[in-house]
Amino acid sequence: MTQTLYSYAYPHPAVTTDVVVFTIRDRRLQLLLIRRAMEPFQGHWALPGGFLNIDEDLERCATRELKEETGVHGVYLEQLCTFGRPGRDPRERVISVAYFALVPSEHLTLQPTSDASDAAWFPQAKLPPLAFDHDEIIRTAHGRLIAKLDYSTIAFQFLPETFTLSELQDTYEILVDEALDKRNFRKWALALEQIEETGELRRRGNHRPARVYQLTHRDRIDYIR
Amino acid sequence: MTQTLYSYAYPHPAVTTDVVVFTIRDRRLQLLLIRRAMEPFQGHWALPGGFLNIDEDLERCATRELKEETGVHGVYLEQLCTFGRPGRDPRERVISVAYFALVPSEHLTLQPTSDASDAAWFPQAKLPPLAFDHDEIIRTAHGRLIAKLDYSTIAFQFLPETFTLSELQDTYEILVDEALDKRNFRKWALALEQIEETGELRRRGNHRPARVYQLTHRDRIDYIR
DNA sequence: TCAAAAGTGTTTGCTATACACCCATGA
DNA sequence: TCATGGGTGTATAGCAAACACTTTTGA
Repeated sequence: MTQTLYSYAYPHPAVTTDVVVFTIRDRRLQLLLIRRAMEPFQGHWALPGGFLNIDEDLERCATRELKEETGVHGVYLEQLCTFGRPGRDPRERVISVAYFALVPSEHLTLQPTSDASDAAWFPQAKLPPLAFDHDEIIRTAHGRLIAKLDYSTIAFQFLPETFTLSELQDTYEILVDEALDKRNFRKWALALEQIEETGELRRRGNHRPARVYQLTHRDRIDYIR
Repeated sequence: MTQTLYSYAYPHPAVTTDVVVFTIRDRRLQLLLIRRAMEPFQGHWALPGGFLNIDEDLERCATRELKEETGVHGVYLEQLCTFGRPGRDPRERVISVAYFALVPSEHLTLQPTSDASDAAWFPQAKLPPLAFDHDEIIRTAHGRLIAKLDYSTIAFQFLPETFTLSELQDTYEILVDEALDKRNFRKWALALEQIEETGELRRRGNHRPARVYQLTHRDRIDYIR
């Protein structure tokens, strides 16, 4: 078997992207991991991600790997940080550009493919042992998520197309892990001028139906305060 | 002439670090550029930076290149963002991990070495044409700096070891480009509990001398509000 | 009519802002 | 004594937090 070789005058590191995908399921912050099908760390859980194609944009690589390994697509992606400690990958020097993503808490069909033998959601508080330095990447991503709650509307990305104010409040209560005052929360949420009524009502149970809202700019994260 | 080649089964991009160094000089926000000694963009101004050694930590690379090309060392460094658009370097695929740094407004001796033919400060508002996508990197860095003014004590890094409250206020006024109320600024600055009196007084001119302050934790950037 | 979640205002405390004069020094 | 920047307090307005009851619905 012939093998093409790519040669350089100086040693080059490999470049990968990894994606920390957060969602809210079962009233908990959860994140998406894949079980590695190959060495190194075969059988360990890891972040979805993989090697950058030589003509591929970084964000495009993150999007592609996420879709290939888990079936997740069309989500909010933001560059997090780049991790490149020598020795973080036993094979060769690998620089990983990490992204983080928030996906709505709807049912997502996970489609593990050849690249990964399995894909599953794990509560952020109960993670299995992870491959590489992925625990560090996750800690960084979680810190960034929590920090951005205070000065942006990033958490709205956890919600599906339409939602009720109670669902929005639930999302925030789960993220900050404390109960919030209903009247104050509603005043705050409406004052942001980021959401608008659809005019519909949603019935879920034997009680008064709730007004349905949607984001005025679905793709925009606003800075607040 | 023999040339060692480093070969890989798949093409690898090159990885560089670039550093956006801000300071305040002549009552303006300025940044440090080097004139490129070699192609591509020979003679153009560019950010200090260069190729990652294969066993070198990313931040270490940024620190080293900054020192080699400009003589600047011992400064606050923070990872900014990674830029990797295909085609951003005409030679080969290059992924650049950008850092930004704030240096005190004291006199810094710039020591251009073999890597760069020249190093100089430019006002952030009046930059020359730049090599690669360095204008984009600088815009990102500037945006981050301005954003962090609101929720961190990052701007304190612009000040030398000791300083007066008027000097601190000058720094903020230059950065936000507006006059600030002296009494309110002092109340705010002291309430942060980040600075302490040294007990000294500083005379600069025919008027009352000012109290001298220093950071209580020189190396710490605090999040505020 | 009961259970369950939706919806709604006012009061209070705190933080941010506006604002003007005296102080210490060297020439 | 004058010019220059250093240093100080109070009053007000706007925002954030605390807090309880009525409404609507299906069973």
